[in-house]
Parts: sequence; structure tokens; C-alpha cells
Amino acid sequence: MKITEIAAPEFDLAKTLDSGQVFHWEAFGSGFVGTIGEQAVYVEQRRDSLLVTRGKGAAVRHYFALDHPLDAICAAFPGDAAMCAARDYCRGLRIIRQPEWECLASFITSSMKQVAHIRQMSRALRTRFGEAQRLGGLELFSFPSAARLAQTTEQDLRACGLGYRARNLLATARRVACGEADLQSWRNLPDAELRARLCDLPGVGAKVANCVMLFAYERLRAFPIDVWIERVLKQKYFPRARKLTAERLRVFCEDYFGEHGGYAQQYLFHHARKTTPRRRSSQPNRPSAKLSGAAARGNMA
DNA sequence: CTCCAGGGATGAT
DNA sequence: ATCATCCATGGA
Repeated sequence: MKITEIAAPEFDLAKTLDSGQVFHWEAFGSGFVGTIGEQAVYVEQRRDSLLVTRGKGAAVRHYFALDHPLDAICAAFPGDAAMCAARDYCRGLRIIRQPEWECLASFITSSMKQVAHIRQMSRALRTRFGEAQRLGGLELFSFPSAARLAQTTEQDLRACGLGYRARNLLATARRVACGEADLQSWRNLPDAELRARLCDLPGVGAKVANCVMLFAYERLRAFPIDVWIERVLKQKYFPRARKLTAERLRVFCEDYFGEHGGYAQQYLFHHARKTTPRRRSSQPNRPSAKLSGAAARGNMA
């Protein structure tokens, strides 16, 4: 495969792809393979540059937002301890520019799912309903269009592991496919109006809407609050707070993190997710539950 | 086996 | 306006 090299200062490809904002890139050789829209691409990190499939340099540069002034953005973060630790840990992580529909659909499937499983659902949707794109000897699949998914059935989508999310994804795909929801034209709307339109779609609430605003519409103020971020906020910014409503948290984040809140949020999220130790079997309620493994497995008479 | 995951919609206070 | 419950599925 023919390769070209593009400048990419202040960029960490692996961190960006592992930060839970996009779900289909896979490690390949010394780099990663994935699709940007309908284009299959190979990307490999060098020191301050990227090796990229020839002809895809411009698409890669735009997709990974290599034009974002990352130094200035990070310098504008609040100076508290949690934020500084996240900023140090996440150096080079960028908020990328995803296609609207692909991002919206992916986050509709994300509800109450771990990143690993969101990736699995994305792969199933792509291989079953996406279009094959050649990359050297590889065959990658682009994310299926709304029109394509609108032709499927709820059972088709459940077969991709979507569970109860299948209904919402199908309903939203239909709205987008028929033009009732024109994702592209929404680019011109102010934040509040865009958020309202997104939240009107089945399976889209405040959190998913903010993810789509941040990862697809480049609204860098958008501050998605998921279970991880909520824990971080409560521990680091509101230790000992009795009743902390979601609305109060939302207002705090909007004001405290400000213009590039989305970047701050993504850094706090990635830092927490990657440094919080997985619940080892510490000590809690595990008294004598395993006294009879056979009975617990239903092996009694 | 149990716990929990980048939540949202719905119905009860 | 807040609060509780249910929703499917699979990784850890």
C-alpha cells in the first residue's frame, strides 16, 4: 500500500482512538485501520507526524482535528488538581470530527453499555449492513447509512446485540432517512436549538445529545455527563454534598469548564476510566455464598 | 456467579 | 418538577 506522511504535532493517535469517542478503529500492524466516512484508511503514529494511506492526508487531518489549537485549549483549563492530573495524562488526545449519523447512531447504542461492547455492536452493524471498502488486501466496512438501517427490522438490529436499543435506533434511522430530521442542516443551529432537536429523537437524551454535539458537531462546550464523569465530579468537585441534582451539576460544569468544556470532560473521563482500578475482589459481601457451588449452580436434586 | 456499563422513557409521587 | 423502575446484553 502506498503511504504518505503528514504533520501531526501535539497528537496522540492511540489515546484518541481509545478514549471512548469512536468505536470502530482496530489495531493493525504498527498502526490502525478504520473508515472515515466511506474511505478506508491506515494510520500510524510517528514522532510528530502520521503515516497515512496515500491520498487520505486531508481527510485524516480533518477527521482527527489536527487544526485544533490543543496547547491553547489545555492552557485554558481550570487549574484544580483533578483537571491538571487529567491534562497531564491525556496529552495529545483530540476531540475528533465524526460524521453526524455514524456518531448519533453509535451513541444511541451506547446506553448502559461498556466501550468494549459498543465496539462489538458497531462491528456487527457495519459488517451486516455497511458497505465493504477495500484497503490493500483488507476489507473494511463503512457505517451503514440511516437509509440502509431504516430498511431493516427491529429483529435485524437485535441480532446485532442491540437489545432494547434496537427499537430506538430503528425509529431514529427512519426519521433521518425520510428527511424529517436533517442532521446536516442542523449544523447551522445554535447549541441550545441543536440539543433540543437531538433530544427529540428516540433514544437520545441529554447525555447522548451532548456526545453527538461534541464528537460530530464540534460544539466544544458540550459536556456529556455519564456515570464516570458523575463520579469524578462528586468526588473531586463536590466531596460531601448531600443532594446533588443532575441540573445542579450541569450548571456547574457549564460555568466552571466553560468554552472548551468538552475537552475538559473528555480528559477527565479518559483519565478516570484508565486509572481507576478495576474492582478487585476487595472485601465486600462475599461471606459464605460459595459454600455449596453445586447448589448455587442449580445442581441440586 | 455477580456486578455493572459513556442512559432513556415511562409512570408514580 | 423529582424519583423509581424497567429495559437486554455481555465483559470483567
